[in-house]
Amino acid sequence: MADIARECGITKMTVSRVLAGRGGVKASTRDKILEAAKRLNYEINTLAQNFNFNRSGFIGVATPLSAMLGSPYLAEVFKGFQLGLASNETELNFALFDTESDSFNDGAKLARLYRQKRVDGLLVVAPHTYDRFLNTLEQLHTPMVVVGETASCQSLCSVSCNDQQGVEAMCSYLFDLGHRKIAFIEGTTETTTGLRRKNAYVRFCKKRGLKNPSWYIQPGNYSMQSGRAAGLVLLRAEPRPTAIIAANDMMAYGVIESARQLNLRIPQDISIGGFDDLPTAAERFPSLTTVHQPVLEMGERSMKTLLQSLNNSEPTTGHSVMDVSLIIRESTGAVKS
Amino acid sequence: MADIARECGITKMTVSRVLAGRGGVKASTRDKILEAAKRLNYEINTLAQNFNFNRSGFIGVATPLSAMLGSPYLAEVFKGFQLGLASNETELNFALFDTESDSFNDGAKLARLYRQKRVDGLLVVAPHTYDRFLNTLEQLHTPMVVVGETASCQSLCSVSCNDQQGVEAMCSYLFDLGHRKIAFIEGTTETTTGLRRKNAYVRFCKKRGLKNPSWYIQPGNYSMQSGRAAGLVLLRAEPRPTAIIAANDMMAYGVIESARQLNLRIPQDISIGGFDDLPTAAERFPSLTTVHQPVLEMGERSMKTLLQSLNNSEPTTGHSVMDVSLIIRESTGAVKS
DNA sequence: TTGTAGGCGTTATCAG
DNA sequence: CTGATAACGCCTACAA
Repeated sequence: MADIARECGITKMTVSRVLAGRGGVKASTRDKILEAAKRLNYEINTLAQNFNFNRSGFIGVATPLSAMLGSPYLAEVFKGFQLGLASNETELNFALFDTESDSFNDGAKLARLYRQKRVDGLLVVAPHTYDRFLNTLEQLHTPMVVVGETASCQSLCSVSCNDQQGVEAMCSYLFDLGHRKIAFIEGTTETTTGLRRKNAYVRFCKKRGLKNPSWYIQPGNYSMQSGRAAGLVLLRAEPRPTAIIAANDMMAYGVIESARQLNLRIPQDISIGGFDDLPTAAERFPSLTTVHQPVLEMGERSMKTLLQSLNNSEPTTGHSVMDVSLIIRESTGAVKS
Repeated sequence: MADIARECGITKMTVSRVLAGRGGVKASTRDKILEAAKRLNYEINTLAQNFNFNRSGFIGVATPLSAMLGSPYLAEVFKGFQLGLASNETELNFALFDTESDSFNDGAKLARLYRQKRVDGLLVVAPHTYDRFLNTLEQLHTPMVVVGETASCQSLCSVSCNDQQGVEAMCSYLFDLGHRKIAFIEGTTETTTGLRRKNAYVRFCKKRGLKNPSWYIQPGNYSMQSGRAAGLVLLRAEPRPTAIIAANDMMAYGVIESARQLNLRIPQDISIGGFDDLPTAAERFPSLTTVHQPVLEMGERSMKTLLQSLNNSEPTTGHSVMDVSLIIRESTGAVKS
């Protein structure tokens, strides 16, 4: 700026005014400055600018990277973030943090990112070992929205979906098709989401008096691979279930693989249900019956919630729980009589 | 810092020395300062610190987000980045930029991130429409490594794999199994990688005198969905190929889906080969014959190359082309006689 | 419409 | 071992 000012025979104050787009500068002066800026290849030093404004210009996205980065779920959430950001006037970029490394999966560690001014706010996607957040909440006062997990703690802000409603709908649907031997593959039980989906299944079985062997609940970790492994266990044992509900779509895809491996037909021999309704769920073969979760909208709402509290400098609060809906496709059918 | 200094009856200069871990401070003073810092909940203002050092503390990762974010390929590359970063002394974080939005898929736009001090260096992953980079190279002088594409331009720095060698190995292997009707599904032809893989296939066919109909080359965009669509076309037409090579694993997965949809057995009715060797390729059913690309190592090397030039403040240069190897699994077999 | 003075929080430099 | 001073590049506030 000083260079430009010298070139134009004015002070850098006027240059600043012009380059920041504030008015109150004579047109001829402005043109001269803009010309000189272009000629000198001037680029603003955002470091100095942000330092001055006491903001970093970054929104931090914290998530277990190795689990989420390859997942269509995160891709969709992120699209939502971008949508939510689009309406914002000041430029904000994304910073990425791995909750698996550096023991970042901890409220205090994350809050430090904010207090050290590395980020202006945080979006925490599907954190595992959710409890660690709760343990360190008192000290935080950090603009932060948790996406995909429902906070049980009032001081956190979260956007999630109605897990119970979704699993219940899936269970009822299968039950009405005549299924009684319904098995379930858990997601990571360290997550509230994983826990709630499983509990909804357990509750349904109890309510309808389904007495299934305990191994009808198989562990899983939301990965396709774990779904396939669980599917193999379930489909090889006796009495073989007639329907399998996976706690997310990726695991349901894995179950489909296992069924093929065992030469079972879908849905004639085994019905398979998922949860998420990933963009690919409709395009798979067979297309997947699943619970639609408005992931894009969740991402968008999360970002907007965060931005709103940043712009009004008020704390992030409130819990949004989005509705889900059962999407019936080809992977489920009536039980063989 | 001023607060701490006042509490301890010294100047902030000494506080700075202690908190930055530089020596030359009396032990008793140091302890007093550390105690006060903890008591006052002091956190360093990295904004001011980075401003002072004229660095942002961020490595920018630029990639077409909607295509890459859900892909296991990016997950693997990123793991490599983290590995490469681990050995670094100063803390660096990741900033994420979408080459699909804001017309960021352009050398000048990316360079601006650096010149505006938003990032200290850039890792560009699998850029599409690669040409746009080349067009604006002269002006850059930006620490930048292109990952997954081989730069044809000397002034760029890149880390990629030997596409030609990989496709040739796959073709030869299938040829030796007796396959003559070998089809190919292209990746995005806007990428040099997509182009080179296709060209290697074309060259092989010509060399071995394979006269295949022109529709044996099907378009694709590296997505599973496009692989499935291309697979359906190839497997429904006459003369049906006996082997299909997809330009990446995701498309090969899609071809597997299409084969199942048409009740074709793999590999008895159709052999399928991929490219990448994603972590999941071995765990699918059937497991996928593919070309192993050392994606993790490529990510790691890219990051290390970038860091090295940052630390020595010398420009990023050179082209690494990593070797690939054919991994034979269950999805391919001898042609039926 | 433009200029002057000062501050943001940190660190480098050099003097004591 | 510690302190005084200045600098980084931008912006606000007020003055001319």
